[in-house]
Amino acid sequence: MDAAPLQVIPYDRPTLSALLRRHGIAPTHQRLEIARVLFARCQHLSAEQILHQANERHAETSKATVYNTLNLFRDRGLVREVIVDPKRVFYDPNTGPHHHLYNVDTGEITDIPADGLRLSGLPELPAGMVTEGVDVIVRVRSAGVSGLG
Amino acid sequence: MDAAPLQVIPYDRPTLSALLRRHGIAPTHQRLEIARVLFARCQHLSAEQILHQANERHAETSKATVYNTLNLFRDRGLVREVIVDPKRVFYDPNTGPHHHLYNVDTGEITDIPADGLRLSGLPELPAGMVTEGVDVIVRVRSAGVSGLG
DNA sequence: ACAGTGAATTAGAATGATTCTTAATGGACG
DNA sequence: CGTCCATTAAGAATCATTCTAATTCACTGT
Repeated sequence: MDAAPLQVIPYDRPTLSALLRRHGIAPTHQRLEIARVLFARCQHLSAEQILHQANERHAETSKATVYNTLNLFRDRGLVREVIVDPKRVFYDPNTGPHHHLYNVDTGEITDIPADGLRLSGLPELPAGMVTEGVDVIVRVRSAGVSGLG
Repeated sequence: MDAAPLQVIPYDRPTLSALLRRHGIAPTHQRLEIARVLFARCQHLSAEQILHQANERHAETSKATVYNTLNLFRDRGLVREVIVDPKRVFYDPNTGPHHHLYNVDTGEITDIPADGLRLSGLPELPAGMVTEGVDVIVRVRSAGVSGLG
């Protein structure tokens, strides 16, 4: 059901507009700005970071709108939530199948491409259950840094 | 008032005491109570649930102590945090290698044994990085329930 | 028993991410 | 222009978690 993987596409205003429309989202000024922040570089950004970057040029997007918009984008499958840090949610513009490397020291998140990673032996699901997705999170830390005494 | 638990309790007071000591934790009254809640049934409980269950018989453990103790248990490797829900952290008394099935509708968490599940093709880590752990989270929902419109 | 000591506990305030409420704004269209 | 509905927004509310600062506890040596 997913559209083609979205990589290395120059996201100008009209392209973003079409992208939103394709997902059933009316392309308002604020939404385009948030989409631009998300898709410009394919990073993993928190709501706060998105708010900040969206308002770098002109402050024109409120915190409430950032949260509303991110939830809307998530519901429409435009972005994916990354749950690795209990403190905050990150948003990932890459909705294709892939996984994540999480540096618990720095908070840095890196993509792990899904091809090449094989996962087998998953148990059968209970009746009436449908898989929504499988997240693999590799937690790493800088060598030599230890949380133990 | 029927305190008689319905399941086999492998952990009586002296056993829990020894367990804490083995992990370098002084076995205080509150810590033993929290450990009992965690290990009695091997569930995945939030801090709030643990607070509630610890005070069911006799209120003697504060919210602050529950959080302090869970962080201590986590640091000493007695329990593991399960990060699947952005709203709250769950604590898992099973520290052995295993993974999780997360029902996004009900919030229910189920263990997936690690044996039988094979994961291969993980990319090399960047230099100076050490793997802390690999979490596999299978997100499921009840069939027929759709979050999309 | 009893004071001394450091660790453990605690009530409540503070923090911070996210959501909610409610009012203002804006654009499309007759 | 004015209506209508969606969108935006300011700030309050919520809620999990952490922090602060004081109190209590468990032990020790006497």
